[in-house]
Amino acid sequence: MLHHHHSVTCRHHDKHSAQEVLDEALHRAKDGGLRRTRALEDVLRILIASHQPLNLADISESKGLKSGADRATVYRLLVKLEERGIIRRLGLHDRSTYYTMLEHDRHDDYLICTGCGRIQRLDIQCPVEALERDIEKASGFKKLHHELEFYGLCPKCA
Amino acid sequence: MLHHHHSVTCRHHDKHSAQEVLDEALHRAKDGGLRRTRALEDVLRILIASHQPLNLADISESKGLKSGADRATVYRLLVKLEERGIIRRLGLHDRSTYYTMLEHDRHDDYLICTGCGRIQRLDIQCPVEALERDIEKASGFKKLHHELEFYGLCPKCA
DNA sequence: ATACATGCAAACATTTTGCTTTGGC
DNA sequence: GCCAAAGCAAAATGTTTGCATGTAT
Repeated sequence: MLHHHHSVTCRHHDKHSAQEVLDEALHRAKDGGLRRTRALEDVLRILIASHQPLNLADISESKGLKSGADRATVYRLLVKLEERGIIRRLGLHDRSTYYTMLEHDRHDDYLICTGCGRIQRLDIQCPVEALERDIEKASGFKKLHHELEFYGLCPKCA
Repeated sequence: MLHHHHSVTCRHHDKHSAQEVLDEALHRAKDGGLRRTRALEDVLRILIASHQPLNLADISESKGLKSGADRATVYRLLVKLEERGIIRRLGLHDRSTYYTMLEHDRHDDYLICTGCGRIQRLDIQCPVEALERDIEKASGFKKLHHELEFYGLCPKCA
């Protein structure tokens, strides 16, 4: 349950430094059989630095992509990273697919303006964790995770 | 909170008959300035009959589309129906956009298999309603609604 | 040395639009 | 009769793949 005197928007108080998160991700990528290339590091760094989900265009056109890697390269990296559970795919109402880092001790829900498309990470205690475990048991589905987004009109667009 | 002795899957016990839902939707469409065409009725009927979200291809190739309406026609109807709050768009992890009827007294959450793509409506009491109202107040966003999906591997695919 | 990663270009899937004709009100 | 809706076809958008070449291990 959310307390009204707390901000509902993201406070960006990461538990781990960007460097730690990167090292961990690179380690997991290596274990997953990926080679340590410039493009891989760039993509991870960009995702870690972003406080929003990013899509393929965002990443492949990012200033942070020092290697200047091709769209196809970035695409293939994203697929591999997702398969290995290092990043997560999100289906926001945009035509494109969004990605975020998947950090163990953090879960993100989003608040999205249907007018301007602004995506805001919510700093809330997610209320569906218990439910998720129940559904896992009751349905026989394995490795459950969830996606929760709130849509509405932001103050500017309303 | 879900009780373990209850099924977690949809029981299809609609509170209103399909005809009632259709009449209500047509009425709201009319109020929204839409003309009562064959294609409109077909699209609504198809959505009402479906116990799953449907995408543009599903609808425009459906047997139920007696009028044989064009893809573009169906597309434009879907846009108009969504603008008027009669149907809802969903961003499932598929490449396409899905739609469902938006019924006042029903809220749908989904369980989706990341292996075979099967979409299952969940018959649960959604735990985020209260949170939604809090976020609405705290964020200044208007007309909030949410989308909640659980992803995982179904028994067959696991 | 080998297998994986990359770049480029082309193929795909799906959505979206322009324009003319049709049809509901 | 007027304006919205439909039909057809083409454009736009974003993703995905094939293949020759480069590069990490």
